[in-house]
Amino acid sequence: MGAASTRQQIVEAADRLFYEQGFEATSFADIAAAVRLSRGNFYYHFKTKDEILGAVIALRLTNTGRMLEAWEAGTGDPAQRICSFIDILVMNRAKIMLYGCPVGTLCNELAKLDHVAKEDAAKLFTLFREWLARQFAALGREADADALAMHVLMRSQGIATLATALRDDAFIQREVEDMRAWLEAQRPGPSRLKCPSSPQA
Amino acid sequence: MGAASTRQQIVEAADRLFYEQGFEATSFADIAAAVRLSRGNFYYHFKTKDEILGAVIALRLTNTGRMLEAWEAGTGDPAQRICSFIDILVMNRAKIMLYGCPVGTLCNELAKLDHVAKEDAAKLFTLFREWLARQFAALGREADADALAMHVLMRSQGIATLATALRDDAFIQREVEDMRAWLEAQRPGPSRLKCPSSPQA
DNA sequence: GTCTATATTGAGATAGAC
DNA sequence: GTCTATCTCAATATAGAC
Repeated sequence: MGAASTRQQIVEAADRLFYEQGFEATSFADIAAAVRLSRGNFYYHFKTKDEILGAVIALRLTNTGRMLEAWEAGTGDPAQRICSFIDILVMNRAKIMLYGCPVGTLCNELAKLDHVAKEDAAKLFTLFREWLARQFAALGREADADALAMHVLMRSQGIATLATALRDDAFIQREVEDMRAWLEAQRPGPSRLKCPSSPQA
Repeated sequence: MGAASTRQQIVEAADRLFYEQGFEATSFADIAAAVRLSRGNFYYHFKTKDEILGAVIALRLTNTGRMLEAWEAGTGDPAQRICSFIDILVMNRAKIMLYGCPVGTLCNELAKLDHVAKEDAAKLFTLFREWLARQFAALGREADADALAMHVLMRSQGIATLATALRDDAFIQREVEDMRAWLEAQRPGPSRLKCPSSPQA
């Protein structure tokens, strides 16, 4: 595909800047400069900052949905699919140590601003939550699939926040290992002993 | 003690507003109005916003230190002390669902702003980290005390972030219960089996 | 130590030419 | 669809009276 439309370029630039600088700290001028557009022309495409935010959240929902589909196409094993989710902590650790989790930090910021779009941003979590719950259900944990999904999300968010604050690469690796071990222990079965999630020293 | 000094009132109001609205979104006028002070007079006490932020972080470090001392005075059992930490998630859950964790959200915001004070804010985590590690060491887990401390912090941050985004009271209760069970399983001893941290449905 | 008045900057947002 | 020029408003920050 050739050059993206101006509108799409704006949304992608805003997506990146909202992640790296935060929503409030990013000005129209910042986004306009990023796509080499005059501020005046900018308003032709988006009337308000909230409109851009809505487009950014919609873009993230679309991209996330595609990513989840790709993970599902990648393997038939639900545990492997959940591992794909866990792996993004390691793959994106450089950016996470700088800017945190794109979903968690946006939701936190919008919550403090009491922004109208805070519920929409939370849908990103819901998307992951329901996908993870489906994988746990497929793993044979229908009864507590949602709680397990939330547990995985909880750990990911905690790892991201602490990694950002303390810039500790080894901490991410250790906790991801621990989460993978925990995940293996979640496979149900009579002969299997559920085992500890205590982190390794 | 009688009326607090104007300076102290300012710092306490800023502490609250930075938590509820965020650092960037809180203006001098907001803080001045909260302590019923004119903006002009405000500058007599603090020259820049960063100066207030520094005072707020210092206040939080002092208050946190006092809280940790109180928990240590409250019980001699290290596991009980760690439980005091875990309990704040339940006690403060109403505020957490609105504004998140004061430490985690501040660190996240300052990281995105690439603010000079971001390292100072992270010292709040270090304070908890070292205190928790001392408790785990006293519990007989000298070898992995720091990793266990980080694990507790990680879970707390994850719970806070998800609780804010999804406003789920039951989720907090469930994960806190799970963390307490995990903590009990961390007590070392030959006859004790370390047990699962899988959340209850 | 507190006030009013004001300077200055940068943001969101609009009008109208090309 | 893109530009320059401009408006409005809120925020940081200062000056100087009381």
